Amino acid sequence: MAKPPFTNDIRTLRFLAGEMTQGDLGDRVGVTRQTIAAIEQGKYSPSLEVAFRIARCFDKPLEAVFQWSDDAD
Amino acid sequence: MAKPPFTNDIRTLRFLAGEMTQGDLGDRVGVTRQTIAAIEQGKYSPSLEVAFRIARCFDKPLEAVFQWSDDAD
DNA sequence: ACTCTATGTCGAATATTTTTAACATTGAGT
DNA sequence: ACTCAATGTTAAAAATATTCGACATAGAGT
Repeated sequence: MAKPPFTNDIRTLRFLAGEMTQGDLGDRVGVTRQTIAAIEQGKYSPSLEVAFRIARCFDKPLEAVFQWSDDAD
Repeated sequence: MAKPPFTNDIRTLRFLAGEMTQGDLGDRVGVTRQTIAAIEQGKYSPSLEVAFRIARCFDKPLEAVFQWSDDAD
């Protein structure tokens, strides 16, 4: 289960969005708090659908939440 | 296996990118041609990593390739 | 010290994506 | 008519994401 080649700003965005907890975000996205925790820590690559839903919770474009960071192509 | 709440322009982008075939794109992305075909037809929601790699093949931001289209939320 | 909430983590179960191999169709070129 | 490349499709297996339940820790407030 290799770590994904991108980083994310979920943790920061949660706090900027008024101390939103992992559980809150999970509820709004429709996944569990464990899933949010794992994605936040880059443990795996979420589905595009979940990624979209997270971005929409913050009213941000996808790429404001997830940033590609692979050196290779 | 519900269809994902977004559309994509992969087919168009392939042709704009010089008649790139599903197989070519699959090779560049690192997945099989069947996977490209399934994503192109909206059969399921790819991983964020695959979505990013596809977008990068076309030098486009993710949201130029995949467009959220859910009425709910 | 106690309690609560938020978070980290883990193992096992379930769901979804991706692969592989195979066969069918269509259109272009010869 | 034949061939070949591109695509559609399908079933089964493999890989990966997600859930669920549980337990641990750290910090804030009382």
